Amino acid sequence: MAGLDNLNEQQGYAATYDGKHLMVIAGAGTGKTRTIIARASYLIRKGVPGRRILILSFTRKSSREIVERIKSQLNSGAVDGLSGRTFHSWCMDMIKNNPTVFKQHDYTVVDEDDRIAAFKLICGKNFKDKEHRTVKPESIVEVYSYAVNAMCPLSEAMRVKLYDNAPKEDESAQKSIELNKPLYADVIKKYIEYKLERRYIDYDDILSIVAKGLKANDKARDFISSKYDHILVDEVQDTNPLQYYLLSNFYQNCHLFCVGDDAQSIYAFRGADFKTMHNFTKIVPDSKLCHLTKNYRSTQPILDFANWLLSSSRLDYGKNLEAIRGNGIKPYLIHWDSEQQEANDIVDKIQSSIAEKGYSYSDNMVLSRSLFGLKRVEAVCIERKIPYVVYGGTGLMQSRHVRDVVAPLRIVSNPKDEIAWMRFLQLWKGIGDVTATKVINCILEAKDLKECVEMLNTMHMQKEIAATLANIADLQYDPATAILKALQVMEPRMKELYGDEWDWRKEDFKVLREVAMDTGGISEFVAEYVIDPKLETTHKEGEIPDDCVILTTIHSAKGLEAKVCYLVNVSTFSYPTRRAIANGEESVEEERRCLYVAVTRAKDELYIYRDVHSIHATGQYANDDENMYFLNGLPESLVQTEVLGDFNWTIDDSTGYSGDQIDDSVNDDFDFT
DNA sequence: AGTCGCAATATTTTT
DNA sequence: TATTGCGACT
Repeated sequence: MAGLDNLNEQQGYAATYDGKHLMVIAGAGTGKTRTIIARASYLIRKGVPGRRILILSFTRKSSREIVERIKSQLNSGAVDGLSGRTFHSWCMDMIKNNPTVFKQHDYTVVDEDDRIAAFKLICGKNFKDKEHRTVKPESIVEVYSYAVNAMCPLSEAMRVKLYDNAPKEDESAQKSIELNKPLYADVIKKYIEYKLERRYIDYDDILSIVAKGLKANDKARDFISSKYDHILVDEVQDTNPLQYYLLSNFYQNCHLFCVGDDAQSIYAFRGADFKTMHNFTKIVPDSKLCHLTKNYRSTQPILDFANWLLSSSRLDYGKNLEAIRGNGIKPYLIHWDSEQQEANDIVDKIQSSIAEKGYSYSDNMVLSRSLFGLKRVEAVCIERKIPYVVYGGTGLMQSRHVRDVVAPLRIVSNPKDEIAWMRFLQLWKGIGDVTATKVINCILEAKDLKECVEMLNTMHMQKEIAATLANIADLQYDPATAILKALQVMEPRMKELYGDEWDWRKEDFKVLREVAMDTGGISEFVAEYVIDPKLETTHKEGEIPDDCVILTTIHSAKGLEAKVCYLVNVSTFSYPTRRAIANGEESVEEERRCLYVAVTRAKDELYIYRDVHSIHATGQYANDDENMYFLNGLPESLVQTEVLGDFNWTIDDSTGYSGDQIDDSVNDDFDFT
């Protein structure tokens, strides 16, 4: 069978598995995606109709890519209806198609910022806990969201999110948690009621409504789960308890095929627990486990580094990647004295990879732990006119100016959308939160939009407010035009608000309108953008050229690869971060896996950058404890070292700035046994 | 009292 | 870059 020919034995076993459920534990670069694709192709050739196969992936982009590749491989009508979704978009569909089952009619989907806005409304200003500490709405959202996704008790979520993952035997933390728990419980209860009253659904509700709805309703479960024969789940290591719970509704009627790498699990902060992969056969009846171990992506020296990184953990990841491709160039460890040097050198190397090796821009990928860390490299790219894209961070739909314009659309679609009113009213000059609240209190009494507009006029509010709404009142089902019409009235104010920035911000609305064009109405459009705020659609993404350097956060780099990879700032207190160290070993391990993900993206060349000062710092912390800095104890033989500029250092030099620090730090400060 | 505008400041990670 | 805090202005 074509399509299976290129698979190795392990991949072939997985792709053609005929039992019920299978968990494939696959190391980095071992052909996860290829195996999923082969699996789907195999099933379709065997006669399973495409529409009875569901592929769940982490982002829309990757799920779309997988489906496209299958289609191009098979090229037949049998593929029709094959769908690739994210958990969220899949659940949204189920809710949309079965409103009665899930008891959801006329809902508005609210996003992260709306959720925070809602908590702000509920808590009021200056909300304090029982110990008189100010509580930010953001942290309540964190706690609540974690509790829902990890399906854990509130106190557990508080421990993880508010008390830096304090150990359970920490009595003062436990006391504080118990003391404040009722307060949090109360606020969260109010929020849940608030949502119910206004028919709001938030991000987590999308999953939870479906998971619980199916669990509680046997008939619905049978009906919906019998639509599929096979569910293929990609990147399963980042699946959280709520998602597993959702999937459990499908154990009986469907075959589950999960693929993931436990060592690449980097979403614990969202409740994911990679250990579930290992317990799969215990949790899921009729299931088996198998492994993919042969790496096709990288050369051996790169994998040696990756292997060393995992082996220096106290946890046994049991990974030892072997390169099919054999030997290659050793990773470079490059020391800089300033971030500017680092950025310049990266771009230098990118340019010479093109000039000397004939590589293209897109063969180069710059990886950073945080979005912020990419800023300098980005600046140098702009300076030298290098084309680039940035992956990660907040999407277009979350940007301020877009939300400003979407707010009136939301009001038109649901005049009782308090959060949208709040945002829209405060946009105008002279209206702050106090006035806005007052106005909203009146307006929520109104019967419909027309009455709202009348009320606004009698309250002698700025005429633009009513004008904007009147302008788009009839465009419920034409969001693209609504954006245009709203903008007509709002533009002067936006100009005033954003000043020079308005020129480039304005451009975003072109893309926005294109996306809106494809949706049937405002509420659909809003729901769509909450699930997919990055606009990972087939639409053109601004003016991004085809061939460009990729700047990405490690979290967004999942599944990506490039010939040359540059890791920014792999310095002390970045890997792991200070915060992770404070959070304890579990967080530190997550950071290690982050670095592992980054390293294993590289096919041919890997450049690891770090602050020269990191070297001195090693002596400072607990005798080369790898949990304080991952590159502690790195065998010299694994890398080639370079120094930028004329910075003068030697590894043995413990004079100068590091001297007094070493004196102060009695090494038994850290007792990590 | 409420809102504005500037300055300071701090940045994990995201469906 | 986006939010927050503070002093000043209406």
